[in-house]
Amino acid sequence: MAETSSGSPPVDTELWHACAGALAHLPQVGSSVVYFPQGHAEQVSPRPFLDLPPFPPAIACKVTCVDFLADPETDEAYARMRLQPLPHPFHDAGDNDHSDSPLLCHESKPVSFAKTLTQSDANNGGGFSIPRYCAETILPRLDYAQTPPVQTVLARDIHGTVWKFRHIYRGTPRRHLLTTGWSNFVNQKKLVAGDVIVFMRGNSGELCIGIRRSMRGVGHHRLVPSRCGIKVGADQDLLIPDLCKAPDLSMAAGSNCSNFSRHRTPFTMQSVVEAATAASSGQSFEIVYYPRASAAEFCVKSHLVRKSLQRSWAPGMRFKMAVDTDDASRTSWYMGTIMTVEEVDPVCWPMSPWKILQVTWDEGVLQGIERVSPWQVDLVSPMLLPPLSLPRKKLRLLHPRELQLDGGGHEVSPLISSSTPVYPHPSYEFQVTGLYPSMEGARHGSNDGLAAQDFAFNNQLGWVHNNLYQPQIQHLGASGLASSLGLGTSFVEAAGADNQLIALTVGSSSSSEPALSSNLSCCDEGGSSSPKCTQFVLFGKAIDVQPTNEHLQLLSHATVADGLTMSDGPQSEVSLSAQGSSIETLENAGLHLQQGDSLCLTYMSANADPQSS
Amino acid sequence: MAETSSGSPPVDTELWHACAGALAHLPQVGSSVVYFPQGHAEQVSPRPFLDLPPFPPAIACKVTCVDFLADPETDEAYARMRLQPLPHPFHDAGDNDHSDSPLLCHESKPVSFAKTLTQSDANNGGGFSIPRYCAETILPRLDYAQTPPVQTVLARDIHGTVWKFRHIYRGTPRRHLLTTGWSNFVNQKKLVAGDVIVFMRGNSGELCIGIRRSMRGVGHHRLVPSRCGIKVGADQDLLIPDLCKAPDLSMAAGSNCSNFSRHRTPFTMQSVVEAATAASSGQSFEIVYYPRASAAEFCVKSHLVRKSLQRSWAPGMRFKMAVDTDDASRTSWYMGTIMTVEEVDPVCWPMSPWKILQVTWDEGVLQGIERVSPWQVDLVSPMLLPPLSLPRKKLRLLHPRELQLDGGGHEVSPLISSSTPVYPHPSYEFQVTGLYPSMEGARHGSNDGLAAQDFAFNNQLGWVHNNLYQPQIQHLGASGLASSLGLGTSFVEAAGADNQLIALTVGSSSSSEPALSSNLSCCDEGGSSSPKCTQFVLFGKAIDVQPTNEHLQLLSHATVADGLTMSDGPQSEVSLSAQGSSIETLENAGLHLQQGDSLCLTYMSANADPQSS
DNA sequence: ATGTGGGCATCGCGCCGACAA
DNA sequence: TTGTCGGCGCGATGCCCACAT
Repeated sequence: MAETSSGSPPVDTELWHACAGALAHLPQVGSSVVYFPQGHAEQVSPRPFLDLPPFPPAIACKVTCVDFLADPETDEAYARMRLQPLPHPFHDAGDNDHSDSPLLCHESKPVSFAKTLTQSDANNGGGFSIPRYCAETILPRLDYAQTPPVQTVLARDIHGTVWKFRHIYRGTPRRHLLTTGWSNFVNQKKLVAGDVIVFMRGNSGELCIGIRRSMRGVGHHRLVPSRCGIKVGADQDLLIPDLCKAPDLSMAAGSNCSNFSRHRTPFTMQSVVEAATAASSGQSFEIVYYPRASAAEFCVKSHLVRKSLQRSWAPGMRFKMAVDTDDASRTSWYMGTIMTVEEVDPVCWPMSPWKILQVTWDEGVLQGIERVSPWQVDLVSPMLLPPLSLPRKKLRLLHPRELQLDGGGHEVSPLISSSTPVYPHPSYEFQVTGLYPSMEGARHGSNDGLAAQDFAFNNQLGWVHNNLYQPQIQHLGASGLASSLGLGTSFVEAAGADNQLIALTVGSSSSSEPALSSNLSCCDEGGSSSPKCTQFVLFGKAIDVQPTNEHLQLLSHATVADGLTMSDGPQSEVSLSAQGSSIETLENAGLHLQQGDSLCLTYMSANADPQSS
Repeated sequence: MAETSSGSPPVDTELWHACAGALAHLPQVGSSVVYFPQGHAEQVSPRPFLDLPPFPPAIACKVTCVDFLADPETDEAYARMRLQPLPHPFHDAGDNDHSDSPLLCHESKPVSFAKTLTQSDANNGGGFSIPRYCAETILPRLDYAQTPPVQTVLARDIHGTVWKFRHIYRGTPRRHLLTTGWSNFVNQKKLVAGDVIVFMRGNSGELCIGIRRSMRGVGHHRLVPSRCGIKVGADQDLLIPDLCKAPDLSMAAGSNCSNFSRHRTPFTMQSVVEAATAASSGQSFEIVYYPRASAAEFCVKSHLVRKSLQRSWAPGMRFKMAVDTDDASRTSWYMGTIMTVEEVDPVCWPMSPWKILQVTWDEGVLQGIERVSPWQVDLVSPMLLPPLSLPRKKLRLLHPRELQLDGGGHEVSPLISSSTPVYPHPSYEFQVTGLYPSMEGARHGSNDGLAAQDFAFNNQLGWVHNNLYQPQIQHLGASGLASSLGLGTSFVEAAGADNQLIALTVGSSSSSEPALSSNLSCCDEGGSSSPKCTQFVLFGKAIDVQPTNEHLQLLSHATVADGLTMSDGPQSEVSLSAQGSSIETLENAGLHLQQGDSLCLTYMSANADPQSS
């Protein structure tokens, strides 16, 4: 593995992935990707650059080299890729990277835990409070026979530097702490409250420690890192006498800043222009990508782009998008609605699919993200929104036409027919009647036909599972067709031959209810006792489900989608019941549902191999 | 004064000169200089670059812009110059910069003082011991009525940042100290013992503080600054476990280094190639020069280059060279002998005068410098060395031919006739007889005829001064002609109409004697008492001279030159006496001279205006 | 289970005079 | 005159528990 000309040496891949997060989908060497110069430029500055040469918006490339690197100053994980433009668009010869379907690429994914630093962790007394789960699963076994139980742990950071900490279990009540050595680590790494540290036990058994910097200041971009404000001169002893003119000082401070940023070589517009120039002329080039930066990936696996652009995109469509949570290494799914389909910058990047979807989110957490690219989201069928709530004059559609990727020339086939509003494709027109569209066009594999057939496509909240769990949930009132349309929305997806993913969706109409922004999670509390008690934690409240002859396993989180219709109607009491088991009412669980609310439960049932041993 | 594109803002010129040292001869804007790409490349790397395009070795330019700058990280003073190649070599039209003769350019040179940091200054207790002279001449007046006398002083560094120190006069015996604030300064500036700080009181009355970094590690070049070794990771808590492979660590360290150096933009071979390319094609270009770096100046005033190349240079010639002492802002003169006259790199830089003189030094202090350029040295007549100690087959001569500077084309006139050895010019052939060559060809102005006539050219140690001081010093043994040749060597130089510089030279044959490497300095102790007592400090021992009717003033330091002949003979006792005064013997002064030793005293006598008032 | 605050021991920075070179 | 050392006072660091969430 030859090291390229400049920069840091490659770093530990396991820790790199733990720091970059589960959503950093780096393509493998040899795979085909689509390079978006527009997204590359976004990484440098969110403002559009007016004096850019005309580049094609998307260029198909083959990945010839991927280096996993870490910023020597901030420890941030980033990647450097060398790309070779392909002569023919979507020439997927030799593209064997379809690693997005199952997670089989990493044979044994190392266990890791992330914690956001509190004020006490970062400031007070030099101690770090280790969450119990982290201490018990990742840190070395502690000998609890000692009084107090204490040990020295060694952790290797992403550069290979080893740090020593004292790990002690003390206090009333007992808790795990890092004491001696932690303060030094915080100072050296310049950690502040809000930064995230990642503990990981690698496959070699070695303890690793990584850092994810909090992105303080959304407006701040990479060219002006937040750490640039660190004073390099005197600290409290720096004086400014009266005779010292203000311009002198500002110039001195400015020089320090510019010097600091200048040394981040990859984040210059020049580097983007160089890469895009080489790409559009068919020459090999290198790009640098920071996965934790707010910028989106601008090198995307070709088949993902192609698949997403082969379908139609229209306002009103509902989708979900995976987002890394900051305080854990799990992934949350957020739901949203397409508002318009329109290019970001029709002048500089005409007919570009980059972030062509302007969206709103069911929750306010992702308010900073107003636009996404089609390949970032998964459609949730069917569409639900009444057309009246959409800005009618802005409606446009991305036709299901194959993306014409430019491999060398400068002509780009139009992805969008014109700049005037276009109405949706007939098969995805809005259903103002209350009937659901057929499953045609929904994302189904060949092995999930059973689940698809069993799904109840009615306007009731349906909880269906493979003919074993029958839908027995009342609908939340029946006051109107439009509001009822939102109820019972489900999606189904196969996770394998034996596993099926089932979803129950409840959309909340009251966005002011803070409890509704919590995640919905499922905890399998069962040990070996039978019947197993499976507990759904819904908005922070536990709801017990007692399946008699089924195993329930959590596959992923589901989030609450707030609907777009408001209702003044009375609160409804909803009771859920599963076959052979009773469930508390949502009202008793502290959930005050209103007309038009929708709830989404997602879990997976293992049909075969009950693991009853 | 427009600021150029990148880098720090211009800094205070007074402090810049104080930090750069007296030997940084920067040309003025509008003056003519000779640009040596070879020297420029040397600043980047001492190793020759084999794949360089062919450039002319010397290019005459006009200085269009000079910026005085300081490294924002290390505070090192450097200069950026913009040069415009001249169409005709040595077209000195408008060249009014002959500021090398008298020091008239700076009307009122601000007073400054430099001190090398001791261990106590840099490490212990956060205090700095201010030399009394510095405190009394440069620091603000201290009110000694207080108990203890204490004040707060503000000093501005080269970037304009102001630092606060507590200045106290205490201790037994009393001494000046900087206490509070000093430790912070040391830490922020990352000062270590051996670094030099410069105190200066500017013409505006403001106190300034500058830094000269010690060049630890002679082999270290600018690309690998000495400060690169600072650990960036953990300090004492950094552990390297056994399973950690050594290559990983070395790579990590290397990456830090390369990252550090990368951010010093001007020190790249690319910048040299760009400058030389522009220069040889007649286009304006910019260069950056660090005067305190070990690299020699590569932009030299044209008339200095021309003057030095108009004369012959041959092996065996004796010369002196000015060198800044590290612990004070004075200048020392070191003597040496030309060994060969040969290009540094005949392949890449044929017929280049750059560092064409291969030399040896009378003292070991300058051992790192093996080659110098002709314009760096002043010839000392006559030549003294026995030819047997010179490598005969390497003898070459630089003929007194005018330098043909290339102003645009690529043809360069030969500066050296051929690559085969050439024997010296007849007027500088070796005198194997013991007779001295005539003064013909020596550097004499029109106003120093008297001193030249009065000089005793015999093989005795002569201490002569304008017929008032007669040579009365015994020669150190008389065992042989060759060894005696080195004794009595003198040079004379006019410092003005009324002042004459007189030299007495004693060369030491034992280079292992540490005392002999000390400087020879002269301190005028006289206040208003008459007769005045002038004290020569010789190798750290004081020797008193009592001139009755003359004023003695120190002009410059002289250094001990060690001869090239060894002797086993007995130690000789030497007594010096001046007219009307007696002097201690050198033996009593602790100086153990051997046969072949030579001593060099240099002082100046003011003939007119005895200032007896 | 874990974040925050106060108590308090300890450490090291930094100011001091006493030497000595 | 000034470099270095040991003494020592004071303030910051950092370990601990109590309490709250």
